Amino acid sequence: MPELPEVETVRRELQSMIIAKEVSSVQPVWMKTFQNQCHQTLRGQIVKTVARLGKYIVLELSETALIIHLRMTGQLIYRNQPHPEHDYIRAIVHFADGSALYFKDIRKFGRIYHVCHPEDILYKVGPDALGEEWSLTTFRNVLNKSSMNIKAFLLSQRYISGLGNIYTDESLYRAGIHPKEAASRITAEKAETLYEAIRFILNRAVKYMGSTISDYRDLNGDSGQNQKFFEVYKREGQPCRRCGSIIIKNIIASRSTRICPGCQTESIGVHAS
DNA sequence: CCATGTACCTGAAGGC
DNA sequence: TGCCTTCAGGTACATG
Repeated sequence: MPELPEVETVRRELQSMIIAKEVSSVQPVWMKTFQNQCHQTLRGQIVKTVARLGKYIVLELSETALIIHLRMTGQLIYRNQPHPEHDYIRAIVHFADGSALYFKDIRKFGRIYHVCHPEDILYKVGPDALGEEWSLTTFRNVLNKSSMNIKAFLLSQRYISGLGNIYTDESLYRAGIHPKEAASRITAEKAETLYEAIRFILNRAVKYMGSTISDYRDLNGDSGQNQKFFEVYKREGQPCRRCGSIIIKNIIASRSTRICPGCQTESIGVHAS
């Protein structure tokens, strides 16, 4: 569900609410949700920073770290008072002042990891798509070395982190690149177009506090507003606003993929199946 | 290494 | 109304 813009929206709100708070415990509700991979005690630790890498939220504590991934339907709810009214609560982070962070997650895919060092989880995650580390130069270098198709490449989280199914399709549309295009065949010029498209799409989505399809809500329970800018996502059967072609949907990289057949053409010799 | 399928889960939506 | 199938903002893992 949430991709980088939704996670960043949650991170910012979380930061304003739980920074410098003292953790008293984490209460597991659904056992798989909370994964304790560090034997040091959580009790008494202070929340130092609320950071993010790709779709991971990183709570750096005095000695250890809590790393949260919302996966498809995860949602965080912060309350000063205990509140039993919500269904689907899978874990609760309790603070010493009596407030708590509730992890709500209908599909139970989300996770909270307690680790001694953030790298224990994040070692396999590539540079953040809105971070300084991810430059056009590094993008071009890894693109040319990959033999994946560009959609799978952008979704992998290994080369760039934060893009999911929506923003990958929106970025490829904006750049005029077909999702089956081989990463290595993207020219230096096209790579720059794609780089700028990704930054533009993600920055705008952060500005509008993410996109809400059905489940996503921020910490206040509010929906995002970015969905009104979708050009291809969920627009199959409707005309492209740029060229008028009908947006199509098919499966690429095992995911539903929306394409404008007029704006996103495949290279010669590359075929959809 | 890469593409594809399956598993993990639940609920909403569409077809009949 | 009800039953059945398909699909969903993600990722890990197994199989060709």
